[in-house]
Amino acid sequence: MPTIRDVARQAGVSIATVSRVMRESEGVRDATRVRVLAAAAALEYTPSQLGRQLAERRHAANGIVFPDLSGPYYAEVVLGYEAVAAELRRSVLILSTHGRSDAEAAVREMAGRCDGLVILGRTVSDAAVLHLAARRTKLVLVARPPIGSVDSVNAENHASARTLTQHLLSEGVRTLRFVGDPVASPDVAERWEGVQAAFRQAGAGRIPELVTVDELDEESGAAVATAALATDDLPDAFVCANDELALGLLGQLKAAGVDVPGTVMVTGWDDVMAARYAGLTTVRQPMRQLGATAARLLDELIVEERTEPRHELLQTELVIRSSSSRSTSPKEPT
Amino acid sequence: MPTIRDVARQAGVSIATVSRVMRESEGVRDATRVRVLAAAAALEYTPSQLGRQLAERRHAANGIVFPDLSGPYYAEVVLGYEAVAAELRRSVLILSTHGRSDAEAAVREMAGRCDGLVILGRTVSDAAVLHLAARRTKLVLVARPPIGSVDSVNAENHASARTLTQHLLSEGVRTLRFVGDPVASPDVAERWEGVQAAFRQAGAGRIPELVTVDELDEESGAAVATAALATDDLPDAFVCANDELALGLLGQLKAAGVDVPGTVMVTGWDDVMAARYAGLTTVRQPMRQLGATAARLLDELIVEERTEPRHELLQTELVIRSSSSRSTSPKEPT
DNA sequence: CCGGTTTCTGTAACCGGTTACATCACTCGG
DNA sequence: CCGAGTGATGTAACCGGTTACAGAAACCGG
Repeated sequence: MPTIRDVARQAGVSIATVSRVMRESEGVRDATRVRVLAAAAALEYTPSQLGRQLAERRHAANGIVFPDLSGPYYAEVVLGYEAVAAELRRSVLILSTHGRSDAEAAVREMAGRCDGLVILGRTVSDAAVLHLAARRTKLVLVARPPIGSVDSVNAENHASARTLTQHLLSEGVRTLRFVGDPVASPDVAERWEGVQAAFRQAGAGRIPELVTVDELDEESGAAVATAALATDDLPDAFVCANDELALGLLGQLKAAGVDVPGTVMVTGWDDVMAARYAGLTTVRQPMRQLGATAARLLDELIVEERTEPRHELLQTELVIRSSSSRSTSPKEPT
Repeated sequence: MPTIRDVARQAGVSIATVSRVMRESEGVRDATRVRVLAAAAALEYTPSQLGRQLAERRHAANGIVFPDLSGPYYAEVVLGYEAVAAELRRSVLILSTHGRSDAEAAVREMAGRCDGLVILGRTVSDAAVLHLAARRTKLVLVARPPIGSVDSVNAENHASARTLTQHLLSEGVRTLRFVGDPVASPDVAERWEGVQAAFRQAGAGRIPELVTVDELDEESGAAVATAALATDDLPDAFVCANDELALGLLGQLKAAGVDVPGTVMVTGWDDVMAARYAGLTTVRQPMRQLGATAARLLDELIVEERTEPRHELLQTELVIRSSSSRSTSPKEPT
């Protein structure tokens, strides 16, 4: 690999001049520029990013930490983030914490490799976040409530949950069971809050019940359905914390011959692709936009050295499908 | 940010000793080690990754280039890749080329930031790949046929397509229409080849037809269905190059009241989550394993300086569902 | 042709680590 | 008590760029 000194020798100039030419800075005579460019081309010289970064004391790279990429949710957020980061000419480092025991060490290591990072959801502890913040790491939290004066980007949960619940009440639902773990995720907690608030507001129906699950996946959803069927204890509606849960639950109910939405209604959250095919009512989140917004906030922190924190709240959209609506035909014709 | 020199001063030793302690190398007296560690802790010193990387002349990072993360396919591959990379203690840089005009420049820039990279699919031109290879960039291609002596990892396509087609023939299919663009993607080309081979081998039925589409998405699939319905020109089976196409096509057919699989059968490729809910027959690819294998090959190239190229071919699995099978009930009970 | 600008180029210090080699202290057998 | 051998530590040269500052060259009006 040729270095800047090789090019300088070849072109008969100093390394400073080569640097100026490569960086396209002002104040180099055309004749000199041409000589340097010719030498660089002849040697197939590419400036070392490492040398540059060290001298400029910046990485021109951002990190993003997420639990997993298997569901569509985080993949979309990462994608939205990457698109904006690329536009801002920054590389993107990724780190998945799923099932990794040394997650916090990995995050610290990553913090040393970039100018700032975005943390999605509950991937690292509050203590770790505060520790990073104390060390002046530029941080943006996504899908996680603000901690200290760290920037955050979230999708609206409470009002969306209220709207969803009002829709169910208007469809005649009187008993509702919420599926998810409000303790494990702040997003889920807000959704559960919203459901309860809608019931209080309507002053009608029994109070909603809560079923906690360990994982927000299809298997857990199916297990909830099986348990309810075994004790013949079905509510009018299951409101699930995400689509995977809802899809698992829905599949199990249909397999048991339960009429959805006739006997029971089911709703999810996120609007994943499969939700459309399953006719699942859900709340659509602006996933890409979450990532894009995070990227812009982070860039502000790095470039403009903004100090007062910002907190963005993005709006969601209720998507009503056959799993919760008697007016829609419960099933498309074959 | 404290540097190694600050720590050295604080501990009353030279920077070489601090470096030795931080790198946990041999030959430092216990008493000295303790003094240095105390100083490092007091100053909250973290070695700069940049300085380290420059001195060691390695990045300890790998890149991965993909077209998009929106479908489940690439997201899963990236995830499998990241998991293994983390295990090998390497950071992961990502680059999405989707709709980016300066993709090749971005890839070159990324090559300068890591020790090697993985390229998924048709994201950059053959010329660009060869150019990188000529510059000794460590490369692994995924979902793309080998170029020169560059490593590659692919899922089996030809035999899987033959098996799928044989299944359809055994279900009584005589006219088959393949949907996809064999020119745009080598994977698709191999699948189309396999379909034709199965027909030749069976010596039965009419030769399969080909419908090319621009994008492998739901919209294109729906358009193919609409066109076929308009001219009342339905084959016995549509074999689609991926699940998105098949889902779009299937949705349109069902909306028009066509009996699937009674009148027409439909198959996809990839086994995305929605395929299960749509009852779509498909070919499951070991997506995570593709990424994981690529990560290991790349590590070999970097660490062991292997020179003879390796080409891995991973097996797939035919998943038969109601969209192609009269023996399975075409629709679960409501 | 000269002095004062202006424009270009070179020197050298720096960014923050690693490591070959020199040096020094200490141990130990003869 | 000395010299060899061993182990711990320091010195200084790197890795490959950027950039402040100094100095040289070109330009320009008088």
